[in-house]
Amino acid sequence: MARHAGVSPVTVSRAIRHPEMVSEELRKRIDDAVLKLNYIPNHLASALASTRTHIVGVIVPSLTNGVFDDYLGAIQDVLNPAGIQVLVLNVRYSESEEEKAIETLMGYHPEAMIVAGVDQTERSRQLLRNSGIPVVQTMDITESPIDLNIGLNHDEAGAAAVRFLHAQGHRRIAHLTARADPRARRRHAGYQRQMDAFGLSTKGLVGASPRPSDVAMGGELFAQILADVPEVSAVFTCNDDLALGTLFECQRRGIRVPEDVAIIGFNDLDFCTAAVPPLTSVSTERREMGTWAARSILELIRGGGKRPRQPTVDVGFSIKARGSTAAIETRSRAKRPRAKA
Amino acid sequence: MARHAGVSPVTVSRAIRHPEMVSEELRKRIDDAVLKLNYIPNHLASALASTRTHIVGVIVPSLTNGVFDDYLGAIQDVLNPAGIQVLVLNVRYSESEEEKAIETLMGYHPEAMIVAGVDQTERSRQLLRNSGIPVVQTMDITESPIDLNIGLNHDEAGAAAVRFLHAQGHRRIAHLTARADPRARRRHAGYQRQMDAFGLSTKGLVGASPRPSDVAMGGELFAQILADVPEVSAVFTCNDDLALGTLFECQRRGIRVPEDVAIIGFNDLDFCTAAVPPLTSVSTERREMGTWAARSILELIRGGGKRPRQPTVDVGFSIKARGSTAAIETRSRAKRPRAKA
DNA sequence: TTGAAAGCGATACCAA
DNA sequence: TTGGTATCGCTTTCAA
Repeated sequence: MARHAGVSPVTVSRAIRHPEMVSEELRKRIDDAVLKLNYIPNHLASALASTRTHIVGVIVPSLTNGVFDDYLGAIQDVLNPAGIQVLVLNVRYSESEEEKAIETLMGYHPEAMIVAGVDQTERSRQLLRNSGIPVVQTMDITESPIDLNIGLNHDEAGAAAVRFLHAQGHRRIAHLTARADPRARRRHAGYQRQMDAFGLSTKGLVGASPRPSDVAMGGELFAQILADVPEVSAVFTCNDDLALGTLFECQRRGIRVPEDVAIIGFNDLDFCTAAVPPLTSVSTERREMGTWAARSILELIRGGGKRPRQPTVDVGFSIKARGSTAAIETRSRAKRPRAKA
Repeated sequence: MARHAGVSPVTVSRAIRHPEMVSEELRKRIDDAVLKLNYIPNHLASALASTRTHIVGVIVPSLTNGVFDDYLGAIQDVLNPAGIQVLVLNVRYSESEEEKAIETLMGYHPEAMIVAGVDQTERSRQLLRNSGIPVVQTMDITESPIDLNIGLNHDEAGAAAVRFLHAQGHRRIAHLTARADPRARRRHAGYQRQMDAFGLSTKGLVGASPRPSDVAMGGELFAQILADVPEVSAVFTCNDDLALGTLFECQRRGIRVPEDVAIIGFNDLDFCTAAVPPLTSVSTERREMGTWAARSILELIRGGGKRPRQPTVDVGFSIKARGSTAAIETRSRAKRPRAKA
């Protein structure tokens, strides 16, 4: 490349990274050669020499549901324009895959890391801390973050869902939960805590599956609950897929929503508003978490290190009340049609 | 690291890459140092020196829907165990983002590339071809692949959906399509071609939106069709999200599915079987495409170059007939209840 | 404004 | 089995 343009390698490097430092003539000569040769600088060599890799590592537990799409998009929207590449590794809700992924990413010497959740293994935490680079834990909050932390209190969110239903007059409140990732587990704990606080029994009202969730599972889990506790009047699901599956199961059996059974999901994915009736859901600020994580990192990388005043940010959550839930007073509980399974 | 274990850098390298070439004693000494120092080899330096980057670049047009999740999973399941890292870039259905993504990935000197679709820009094709590495185009098929190609004929799939509905007695067949990515456009073309071949008019029966699709859009587009052609008897949507939205819109209006309106989607995502009624959909072999792409690459990288007998593989598609479609004879078309919008 | 020299952290090749 | 040496392609530093 350098010889093709008749200049030294140093000048090529400068013409590309700092065009203003090169005379117009040489710059032009180099630009031409770049085009002619389809020259793309070797990122590995560049990163090795400069110790600036322009890489930020991001670990997500899943890509299946719409949950991490907004989040990743937000991160990219901040980082890419700043010339930073985001390396995304999907660890499929596995701690050991996460450990491996962190090791792998460290081999690329990222300038910062963004990880989902606060439940990394001890080794993962150690690797992240030892790296000396900024680390952001998202989606959840903790007393003892590795470095920066933005998320929400899932225990509190689970409890809030129960309070919401309780305020509408519900007492037999079920909870459905799939593959128990730590955050779903906390939502479950919040549900249990609040039910206990209300003095309500959860016997036969909790449906759990070890498999990754999908819409069909929502129906299956709810069917079990119905078999155990036919009087169930409301369902809180650990995510929207299960809520949709529950809604379908109700349609299948001729159970009216919200008159006979109320449903509240979690995440507020786009299909919630489209469903019939629209699904009430606990909405979380996924884009905001991604944006904040990326911006914080950018400041730290550029600004040379002034950390945010507080390491942990709680972005909270909000309940989007829609047609799948309603105050129990308006319900005619008397006749509940019960179709065949 | 080397000095900490009291050996030369070369030996460290060997102890890690080819442990059998190093004496037990030194290996142990090095292993200890690795653990103590949390040593992770610098991938950039290693790749630069060995010209083996162990990277395969993958470009996907979206992560929003469940479509690319299986596919990516399949690719990783083949490549990761072989010690290859998959770098995934999401280009959000943008040709220019795709060009940039390819340039970026080339800077990492991947050993192969997997791209979705066959509609890359001229520059993208040029970059891929010039790279000299194996390239697999997936999801669609073409007469003139860059290198290897596995996919299905989307035009034919669109036509097949129409034939399926036609065979059931439908004549007023609508088509809904969102953000027109090239494959959706081909499905649309196939729909049009087949409708023409049947001598059926599509006037007022095509609903299109430039925005990325979501469930709600399905309802909106179908509502428009209903306004224009109230006699519409079947709907073929370019993806399952729109199909679900259409189903919800029918529920909202008291239109019976499949008695009054039949619905067929595309992709056969998991929620299709859970819906009420279950959604008929055109099923595609996403995992198989990912697996084939990854395996082919592995052979080429390892085996030193014996290309598959044929560069292009057509994995086809299949129509999963479910409750949202039914032969029109069984329908009581007379009374179609029509609720308020 | 340009270039020469040194080096980033590993690996390939050859010698001991 | 082990290590010295050159090198991968680029950037940094310093001198011209």
